[in-house]
Amino acid sequence: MKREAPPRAWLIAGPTASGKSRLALELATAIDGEIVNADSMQAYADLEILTARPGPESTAARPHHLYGVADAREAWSVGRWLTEARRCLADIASRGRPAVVVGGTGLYLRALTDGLADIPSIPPAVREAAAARLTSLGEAGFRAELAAFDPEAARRIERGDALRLTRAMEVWLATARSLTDWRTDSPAALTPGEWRAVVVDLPRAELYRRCDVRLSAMVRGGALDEVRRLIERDLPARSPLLKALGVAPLAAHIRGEVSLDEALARAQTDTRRYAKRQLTWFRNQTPDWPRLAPDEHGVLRVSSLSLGA
RNA sequence: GCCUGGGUAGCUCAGUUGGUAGAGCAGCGGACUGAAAAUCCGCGUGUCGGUGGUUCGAUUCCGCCCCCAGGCA
Repeated sequence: MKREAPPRAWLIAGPTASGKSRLALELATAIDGEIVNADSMQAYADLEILTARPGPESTAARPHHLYGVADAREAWSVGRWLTEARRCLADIASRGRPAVVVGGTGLYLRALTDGLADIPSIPPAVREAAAARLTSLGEAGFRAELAAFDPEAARRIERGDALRLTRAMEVWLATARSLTDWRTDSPAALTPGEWRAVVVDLPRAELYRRCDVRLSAMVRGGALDEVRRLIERDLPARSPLLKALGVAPLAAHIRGEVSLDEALARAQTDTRRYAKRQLTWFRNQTPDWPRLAPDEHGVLRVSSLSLGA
């Protein structure tokens, strides 16, 4: 029987509150690995509680990378993350260790396995021009203009999706090359065979229950103060971190607009919806990644991963 | 016990002069290449409390029963 070489990287995916981080820690402990964050919000320094970043007990036990490294004023993105993650993977490999990449941001994990087009960052002025163009032309006109140089994108992007429409326009304006064309050239950071992935899979009712319980615990644990401090930073309205789950409802409560109970309920609902979107993503975008369900005690077992080697 | 109001989607409710019903919220499905915890698209999911009766046809009208809320005793 052929023995597979141990993977250079393990990828642990799954919806929020599914127990990924704990599993990652156990796996890293079992194989002497180092943990790399693949969660867009946990990359930021603020909101340690509300983004459920691994605490000191975890970070002391194994090396953790790319947690709390970004400032909310910077333009963090998949591209930025991929650059950092590549460096981390190289460093970890140079220490002769495997990496355990864990996070719920499917796009980040996919960038690692399938690659990401090497598009230069778009100057803010161009981005503003594209957004203004959409406003002045309206969606139909904008889409028609887009079709002239990127018919594929004009057809593919869903109605009302202003973000993707303007992105396609920005790329063209800034690079004179269509987004669709750029995408034909996206080298993967990991090659097949050197990584293994697993998607944590919980019964939906249980997952939602855990989302609710965790949100309550976050509020008890100081999430309100965290949000208060974040608001005091007076960040630009577009800052991605302001879109972190729970920020809007908790901020509304801080402003005295809704009760704490109401704010909590909204944050819980938002979180459940996010978990559902993640389920949809992993179900349809990574159908060939093995699923890992908890055992009869609700525990995710590292031993069921068949570590190979 | 009597009177009144109510029992319709998971929740709050609307409605049908008798032709098997629809809003909001919740929920479900889907898309996804530098904001992805983002952004966007699609979908009512129902013994109309139960049971008899009238009727071609009852969720709707009538009888009885059950349940809930308030009032009177």
